[in-house]
Amino acid sequence: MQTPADTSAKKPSRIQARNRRRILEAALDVFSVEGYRGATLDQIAQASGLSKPNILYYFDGKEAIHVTLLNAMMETWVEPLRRLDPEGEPLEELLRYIRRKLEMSREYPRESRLFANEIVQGAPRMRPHLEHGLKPLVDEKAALIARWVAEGRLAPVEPRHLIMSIWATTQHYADFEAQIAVLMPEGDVWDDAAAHVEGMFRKLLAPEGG
Amino acid sequence: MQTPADTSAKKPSRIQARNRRRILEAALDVFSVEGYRGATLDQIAQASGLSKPNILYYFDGKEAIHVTLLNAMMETWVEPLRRLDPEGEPLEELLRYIRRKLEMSREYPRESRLFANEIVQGAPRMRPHLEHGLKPLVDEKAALIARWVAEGRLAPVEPRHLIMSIWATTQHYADFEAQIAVLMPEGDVWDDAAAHVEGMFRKLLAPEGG
DNA sequence: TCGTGGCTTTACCAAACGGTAAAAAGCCGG
DNA sequence: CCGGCTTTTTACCGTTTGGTAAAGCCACGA
Repeated sequence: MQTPADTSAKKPSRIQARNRRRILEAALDVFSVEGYRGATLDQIAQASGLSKPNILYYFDGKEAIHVTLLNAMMETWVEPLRRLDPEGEPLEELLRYIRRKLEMSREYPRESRLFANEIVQGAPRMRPHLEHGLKPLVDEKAALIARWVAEGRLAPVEPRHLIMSIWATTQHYADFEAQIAVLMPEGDVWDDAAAHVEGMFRKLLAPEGG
Repeated sequence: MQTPADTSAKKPSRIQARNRRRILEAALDVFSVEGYRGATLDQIAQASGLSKPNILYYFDGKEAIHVTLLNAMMETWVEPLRRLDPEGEPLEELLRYIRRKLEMSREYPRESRLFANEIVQGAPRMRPHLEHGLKPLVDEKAALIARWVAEGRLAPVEPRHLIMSIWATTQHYADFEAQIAVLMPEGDVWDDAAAHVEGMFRKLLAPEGG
C-alpha cells in the first residue's frame, strides 16, 4: 500500500535499497554538473537505467532527490571539521584537518560540485541546514581556534576567515577541475596541491618564528 | 534589413545600445544565479522589461547572450593578472595583484558567479577560451614567478598552485556569498577578508625570515 | 492454481521551454 | 504628414519538462 517514496516506512527491501542507491548515484552525476534547475529527470532516468515513472516511484519528485543527496552529503562533509580536537596540538590538528579536507575533494569531487552549485546559486534549498547545522559547528570551532591563538599556540589569525581559506583552497581543486585540467601541466596535480596547501597553512599558522 | 542581432553590423543606434545593455544586465542577474541551463529567456525578459521576442530581435538566441556575457567579462577578469609587472618588486607586485583580485570579487560578484557556474559545470562553452586565452597568460606569469623564486626574491612556491590559491581565496567571497552571509558575524566581512588574505600571502611569499 | 503485493512499463498530461512569422506601432528625415 | 525604416507586440509552434493513471509483470505463499 505505502509507496517506497516515503522514507518513514519501515524496512526497505533489497531491491528498494539497490534502486534508491542507483538513482542517487545517477542523480549525483547529473545534479553536480547541471545544477538543480538545469538537471532533468530524463537525464537521471537514463543515467540510472530506470524509467522516469519508476524513479518517481522511489522518490516523491525531483526536489526530494536533490534534498536527499544534500542531506546525505552534509553528514560526511563536515565530519573532518567536527573532529578538530580541542585536546590536540593546535598546528597539527589544523594541518590534519586541511589534509583530510583536500583528500575529500579528491575522493568526492561530485559531492563538492553538488554543494558548490547549491551555494553559488544562493543556497535556496540549504539555507536552513546552513543556519542550524553548519553555523553552530563553525561558531564552536572558531572559538576553539581563537582560544588557541590567545594562548599563543597559533600565529594570530582570524578564525572564521581561516576556515574560509581552507575551504576555498581545498574545494577549489574539485569545483574548478575543468579549469585546473586546462591550466596545470600533466602530472601529480593532487600531490603538488597537497604539498602547496599544507606548506602554505603551516607558514600561516606556525607560532613565533618556528 | 539586417537585424541588430549580428554584431558585425556597423553602427548600433542609441536605442540598440541601450536595449542590448539592458538585456545583458538582466541576463547577468539570471545566468549568474541559475547557470546556463537553469536560466530561461522568460526570466531574462521579465528582468529586463522587454518581451521575449524583442530579446531575440537583439540576440541570436539564449546561447548568444551567454557567450557575449562570458567574453565581455573575461576581458576585464584577467586584466589584473596581465598587469603583473616583471620589472616591479615581486612581493609588492603579487600583493597588489591579490588586493585587486579581491576588490573585483567585491565589485563584480555576479560576474564571478557567472564564471563559477560555467567552470563548475565543466566549462562547456568556455574551454576554447581557457586554452587559447587564459592558459598562455598563466604560463607566462607562472614562468615570471618561477624566475622570481629562483632569484631568491620570493619564498619557494609552486607558481601555478600559488595562482590557484589566490583565485580560490579571493573568488570564494563572491561565489559562496550565500554561505558567508550565514556563517560570518555582521560587520566588515570584506575588510577583514582583505586583511586576512593579504597577511596570509605575505607570510607565504616573503623571502627569508623577513 | 490462484491471488496478492511489490515493482515496472505504457500512455498520457498540462505547463514551460526556446524560438518564429507577421502584423502593428514608433520614429524620423523629407 | 507622409513613406520607409526600425522597433515592438501578438499569436503561435514543436519540443521538453515534471509528474500521473492505470494497466501489466513478477515472485511467492496459501
